[in-house]
Amino acid sequence: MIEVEGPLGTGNGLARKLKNLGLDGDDEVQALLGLVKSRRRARRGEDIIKVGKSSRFLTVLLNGMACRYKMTDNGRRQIFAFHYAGDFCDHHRYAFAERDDAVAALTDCLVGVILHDDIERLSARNQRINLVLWRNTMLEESLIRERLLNVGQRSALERIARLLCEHIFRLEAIGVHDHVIPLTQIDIADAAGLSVVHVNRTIQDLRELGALSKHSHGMRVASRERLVHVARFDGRYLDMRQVMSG
Amino acid sequence: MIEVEGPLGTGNGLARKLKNLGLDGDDEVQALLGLVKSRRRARRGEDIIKVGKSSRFLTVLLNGMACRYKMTDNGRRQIFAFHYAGDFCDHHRYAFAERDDAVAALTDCLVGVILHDDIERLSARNQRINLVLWRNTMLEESLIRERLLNVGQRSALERIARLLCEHIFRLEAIGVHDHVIPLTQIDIADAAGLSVVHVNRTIQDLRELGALSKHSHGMRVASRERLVHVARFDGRYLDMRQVMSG
DNA sequence: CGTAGCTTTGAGCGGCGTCAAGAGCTGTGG
DNA sequence: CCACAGCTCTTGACGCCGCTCAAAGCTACG
Repeated sequence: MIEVEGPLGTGNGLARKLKNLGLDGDDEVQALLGLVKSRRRARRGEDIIKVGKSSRFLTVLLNGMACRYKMTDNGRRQIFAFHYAGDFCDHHRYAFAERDDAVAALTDCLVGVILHDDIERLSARNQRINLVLWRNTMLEESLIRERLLNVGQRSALERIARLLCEHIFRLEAIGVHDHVIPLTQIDIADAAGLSVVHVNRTIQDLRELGALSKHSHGMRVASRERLVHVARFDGRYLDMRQVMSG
Repeated sequence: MIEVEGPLGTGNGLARKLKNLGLDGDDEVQALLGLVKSRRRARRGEDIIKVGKSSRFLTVLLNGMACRYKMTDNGRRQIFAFHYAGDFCDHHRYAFAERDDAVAALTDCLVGVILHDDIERLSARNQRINLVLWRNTMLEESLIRERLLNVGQRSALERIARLLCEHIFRLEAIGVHDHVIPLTQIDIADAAGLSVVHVNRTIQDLRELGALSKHSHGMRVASRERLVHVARFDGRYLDMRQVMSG
């Protein structure tokens, strides 16, 4: 049904994500998957969602990795969130026309589209779908809050280590086990609120600590355990099965 | 209908907020207001929502000012959001059991409660109410994103100035025009991701710049204009009438 | 009138930013 | 297949913004 395979998703990310959000009926999952229209590709660096556009559809990331960001007046970029296969890129624009943020492809991506109208028709009939959409929104908000807490309160080392942990854990949640991290140090700097130079030095520290592989040019996790330890990372806030209610 | 009057809200904050979110029918507003049960007071410093509790109701702040926050393992506090009369304190827990954040009263507060069941019954009948709830969630997320951007990318002076601008503008949106800011420097530090000492020094800079009144002990805005200028603040992201769609 | 919480001040220092330049990859076109 | 251009990564020097520690004033309130 979905044509692309790659290291960042085997095409079933959306189905997996829906199940993680508690949509366990195969028929319901299929109903939602069936709404996905008009797939298209986006190349690394390209904007998937552009500033200023409002829309009447949800954009689903089917494959690859993307980030939601906003530019400041003085030309700096803050990355708010990362997106993986199965994520909705513009759920935060539902019923609300955000004007000044955007979503960029961090790797080559495949995206699909679901019309707001279609999803509303479906969720009017099926309350569980509605619930899943709420949960998804709440989960995204909690990820952003977690990032705010990191940026506001933690040291560079811990911030970056946590960023990487979140990456690993979220990929695992959709069934991807890959120790290569396709982020540039620039991306990390913009997400962590640090300068590139300092990110570089901190990554070298993480290599020294045995958390990352010593190969330059490109990051790969050497020891998941050590990384988690350095980060003092507690992945529970990502575990949707534990945080659901209602 | 609501018994308390005070500088931080004249009791109709919720009605005003609902209208700002696009619920312009008086009957619809009244229907929602009618769901508010069991008012209670919270004294300054007290937790309105405690860590770890999940709930089957929305908590509405009817009067006063509160903040959503989370403690880190090493005892620091990050404030995610401020709440004013009319705000839902735990909308982010709807369909999603957050465990480790809390809401504290920053001034003496009056809070009410709306059962999830009641609101679902109402919004099943009235699609516009559902839409307003979505908008409210999206608006809150956008405020948190804005805070993340500030903490990640801006200097202490701009961060604090913007915090104060947001305060002024949000109060004005519910009809309160008051130049006294009831936050402690500790609160500001925890929201801005700065130390109290540095916040103190930065506030003195704002006083020097004529943005804040020179009276120590307690903050009051001396010149709204100058404050906005120092902050390079563009309040449009708060203006719900411009950002709504659908 | 004493105590608790908030604000202010001072001294010293270190984490992280900025500037600048060079090295290593990757892709693209001739 | 090479050359060059454009990213990304790395390294060094230097300095400032903001942190920590510590102590003393203020205010409010019981």
